[in-house]
Amino acid sequence: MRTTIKDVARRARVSTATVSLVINNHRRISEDTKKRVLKVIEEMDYHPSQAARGLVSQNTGNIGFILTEDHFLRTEPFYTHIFLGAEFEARKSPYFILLTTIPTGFSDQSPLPRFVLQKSVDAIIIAGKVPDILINRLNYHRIPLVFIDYFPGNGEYPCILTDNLQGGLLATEHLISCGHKHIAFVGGDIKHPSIRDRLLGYKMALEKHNLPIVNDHIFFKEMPTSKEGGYQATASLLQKSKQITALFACNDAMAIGAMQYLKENNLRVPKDISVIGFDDIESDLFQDPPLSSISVSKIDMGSEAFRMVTELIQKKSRGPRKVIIPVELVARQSTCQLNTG
Amino acid sequence: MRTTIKDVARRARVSTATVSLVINNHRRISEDTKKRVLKVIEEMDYHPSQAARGLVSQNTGNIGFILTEDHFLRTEPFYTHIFLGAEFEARKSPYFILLTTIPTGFSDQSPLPRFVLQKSVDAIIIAGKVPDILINRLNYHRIPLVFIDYFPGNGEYPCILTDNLQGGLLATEHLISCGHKHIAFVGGDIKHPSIRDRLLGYKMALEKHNLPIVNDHIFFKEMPTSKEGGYQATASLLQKSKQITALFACNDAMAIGAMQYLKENNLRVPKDISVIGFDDIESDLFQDPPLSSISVSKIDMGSEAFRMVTELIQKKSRGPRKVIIPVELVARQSTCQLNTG
DNA sequence: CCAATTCATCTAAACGTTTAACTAAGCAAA
DNA sequence: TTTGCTTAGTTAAACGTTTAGATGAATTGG
Repeated sequence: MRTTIKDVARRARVSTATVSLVINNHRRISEDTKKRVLKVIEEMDYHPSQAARGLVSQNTGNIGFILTEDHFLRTEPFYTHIFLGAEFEARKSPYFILLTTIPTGFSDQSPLPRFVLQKSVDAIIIAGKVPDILINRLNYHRIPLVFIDYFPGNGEYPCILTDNLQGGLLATEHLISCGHKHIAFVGGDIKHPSIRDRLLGYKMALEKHNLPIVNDHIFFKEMPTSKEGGYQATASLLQKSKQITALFACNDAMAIGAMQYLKENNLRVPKDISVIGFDDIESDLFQDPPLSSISVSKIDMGSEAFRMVTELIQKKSRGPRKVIIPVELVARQSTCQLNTG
Repeated sequence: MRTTIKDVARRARVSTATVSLVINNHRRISEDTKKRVLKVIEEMDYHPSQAARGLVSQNTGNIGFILTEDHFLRTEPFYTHIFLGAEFEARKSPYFILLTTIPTGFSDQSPLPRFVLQKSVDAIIIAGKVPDILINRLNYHRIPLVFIDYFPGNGEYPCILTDNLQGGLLATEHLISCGHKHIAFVGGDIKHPSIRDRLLGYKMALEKHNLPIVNDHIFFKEMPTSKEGGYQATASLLQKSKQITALFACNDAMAIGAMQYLKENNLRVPKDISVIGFDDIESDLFQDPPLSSISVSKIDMGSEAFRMVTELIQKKSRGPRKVIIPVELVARQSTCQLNTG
């Protein structure tokens, strides 16, 4: 038998209601009683039953966390870090997080997460790009949603975003400041809002420094933003233009693929070509040379999302906010001064 | 207001007890009533409240899942896959999984996961090596434990293990069958039971084929089983012995580090030296050349653990079982016939 | 035909909280 | 003294299930 509120009440010589009020920090309790009750709670190692609480308060005490399978299983622990940021925050709260994945090709027919059907969560955090159909189907269940690193619809949802524009700008300006004038953009899945913004930042930087925007220097065929993608995109770019001296890859995976292509074709990084990525996944720090990148705190993104979700539940929030997490340039050895010799 | 058992009962013209019995598939219910009730449940999209259920049945409906932070954040999605295997299985069950991490240096002072203190889980799955102190402190709370990929104590706990011995044997015999006679073992953290077994398999293979066990060919200084570790271990091994023509690394991360060292020292893989890893993390399939490895189904490990944990809760299990998940040799291009020329 | 047994279903208590409504005591104002 | 307000706490109902035991009908055996 676990310790219940009754046991505490008896021992503290008050009613169960008083104990409950103390737990919930109600004002109408004298300091004296409060102290006494808290002492007993401590002594007896009492913890309220979430089941009983949930039953009367009609909430579940859980937050859902949805990722697509390929995001979760990606080599780089990008979304894993984001989840952990949320989990860290959850530890300070009374909520638990239920993590689940959906198939990357989630469709009409795919089953929704069980916690949705069973109404076992009070709200849901979605990280990364997900199919629209998922969002529509979730809406039907009227569960509050918060997005991380993805911005669906027209601002109906609170979301946590990387400052992709600023990141694109920083990365490109870094290359420009190294003396590069022919900088290529290694992209893929250009429909993704994040990548679109990174490209926009790239273009803004070029314009700002009066450099031409060359179509042949921009690769944006729809393809996986993976190592393989980066490898192929780089091959295609370098075949079209021999002028390129620097690559801005829209994420680190593509940057690593690019570097691999360069190595195989006897182009030295950064001597012949500088490479900068985006995300700073750090997974390949052992990589040679270490990759310069745009860094964003994934932990912060997760914890910010979690805070937002609890605000949302408690109806404290004033409309769907959009939080932009700042980025930072991390210059490592894959970028350097242009060799003008 | 959500649909409750009362609504269903009213509409099906039975008592709530009958509905409950139908839900729980009690035998003493006529086929007729059962069908009728199930139809109404379907129609009304009724889902029992987990809170109410938990309150009366005195269970939480949750399973805890504990990982150390560095295991969870490791580049290779090894434990992520294991978790997902468990999650897949959980979807078919009435349980939810609460995933949390503990600091890698978990100590006396470190707080236990909140779900332990609040008794919000019915059992816990622990994946990967964890400090003994954690296990001791969990025991105090009398929560059933199941281990994955780690085997603590003296068989008091059910656990799911990779067939490390067989894997070590397979990997080494593969190299032997390629004609190699001077095979080195690239190890680290030799106190870890898994790695000990892999080394044992290595030795068994050598003995079986009448090859000598050379001390200089075995690296087992305590060090991180990471890329960096593999790099350094390989450096040390090759300095001591010039005969080595093949490396068996105790995991893929070390194997990748080893390959990097070889490349930097102009030793071609597999032409000059063959390399085989363990775990088949697949994360670097794009790696050149693709790494031969010993593969184990992480998904299976996770789902097996989950099944075991539910058995444990329902007291169906007969003593702490030990399940050995079979391994498989995956020969890729990093191993080849010894060039005897 | 009656008693015993089996079967299908129901009644009602219990699980551990929260909270609206109530009470009792103390005190100030008139 | 009465009235009313404030404060600090209590009472009891409600939340949505499960399940032991009760009930009554149908079946069986003698």
